Amino acid sequence: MNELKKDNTEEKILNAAQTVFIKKGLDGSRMQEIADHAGINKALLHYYFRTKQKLFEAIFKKVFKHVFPKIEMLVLSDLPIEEKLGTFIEKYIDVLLKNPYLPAFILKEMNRDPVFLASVMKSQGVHPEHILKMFEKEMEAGTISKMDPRDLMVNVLGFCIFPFAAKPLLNIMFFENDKKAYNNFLKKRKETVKKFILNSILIR
Amino acid sequence: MNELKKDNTEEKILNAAQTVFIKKGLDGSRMQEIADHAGINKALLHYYFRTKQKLFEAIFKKVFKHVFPKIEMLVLSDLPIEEKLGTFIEKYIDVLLKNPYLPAFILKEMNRDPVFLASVMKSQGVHPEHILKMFEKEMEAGTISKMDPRDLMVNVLGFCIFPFAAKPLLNIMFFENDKKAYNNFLKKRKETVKKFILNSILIR
DNA sequence: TCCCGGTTTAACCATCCGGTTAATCTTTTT
DNA sequence: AAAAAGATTAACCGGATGGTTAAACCGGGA
Repeated sequence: MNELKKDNTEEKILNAAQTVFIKKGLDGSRMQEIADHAGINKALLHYYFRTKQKLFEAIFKKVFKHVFPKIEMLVLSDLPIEEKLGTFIEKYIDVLLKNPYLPAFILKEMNRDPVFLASVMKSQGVHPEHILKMFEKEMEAGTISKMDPRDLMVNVLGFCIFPFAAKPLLNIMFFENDKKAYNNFLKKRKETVKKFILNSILIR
Repeated sequence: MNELKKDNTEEKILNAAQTVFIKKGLDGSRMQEIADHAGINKALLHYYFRTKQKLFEAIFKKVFKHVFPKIEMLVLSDLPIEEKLGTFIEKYIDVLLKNPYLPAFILKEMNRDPVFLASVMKSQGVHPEHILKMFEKEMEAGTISKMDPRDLMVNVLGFCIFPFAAKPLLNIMFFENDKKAYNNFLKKRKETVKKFILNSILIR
């Protein structure tokens, strides 16, 4: 039963820690609260993950994977650029719709330790160069307007991520805190963002 | 000397608190650290601002004013839409260039208390309706493409704010942590963002 | 059955931290 | 110059918090 039991509690801990950390951040979270949430003793947390810091880093890595989806195939495929960008935007916003709290969490905790952040990014295999190269080729081929490819990438990411990160503010500003209306707005953005971006860069 | 002294220490406290809070957030900041930073006794903090919470709220309000510039005139002016949007983008990115840490701070602490956030927004006179109306009129007049005006506004804000909020990540991704290069990138965005947006929505 | 390794817990510890208090120092008022 | 009012400090307090320890528990093998 050893294996099973261990996996079970470890998973319970990870789930509880994720819930609490995402909501309250590293500083705002209490080991006791995580333990309660997992239905175990506080000492058991330290038995599995020696320190709060280590537990947090495990969660951060786990969560980080979610917000950097595997887009390599998309880049390497030979679909036309508008298809590539379109499906990326759609898929990415879908991921965020399923994990709407992740952008705020990542942005919140990003500043804590740049070295750790860099190591996580490297270990996750984030390779912006491929995408930048792809954009540059399209520009040379004359399918999209010439610009700094990093600008293009920041713009696409910003369109997808920002409305999730700034949710509370935008929700008050535009929807009087009507959660459903805001969610609807986000869903529609899969199309509007696509249109907005392609309308700007596509050369017909 | 009463007035002068009081103003002086109060200002010292506010400055110190702003520095520390912006860097470490509410939970990560220590009253002692703020006191040290201001060169005063910890008890004096409580003398001026009874609790940590109250001190934090004072800072949050102060900082919030900065990121919501007075754009009413711009909206009410009868410049053509491309001028209005252009100068807004330019001015806004300029504000953020002078306070590059503010977006991350606001996004970080936004979730803490939605009610307080709403009250701050109201007290700052954030009136998105004017801007939305303005956009709608332009769409009816046929000067810009028809779309949900809220999308347009989120897009403009996202373009300006996101690259500041996600600075550490983007800086590693695109510039190998070269701060100057990244700052240069942000400066250039005043033009590229303008172009990108107008290119998408303007009807010629 | 008894022991042994890994798991889980209750109790504990040292430190940190927000906040208070009472005394001191400084400025203003009379 | 004395007293009153205000600003500032050192010392302290109680509770919270991350982490430790030693004992109990539990399943599997001898």
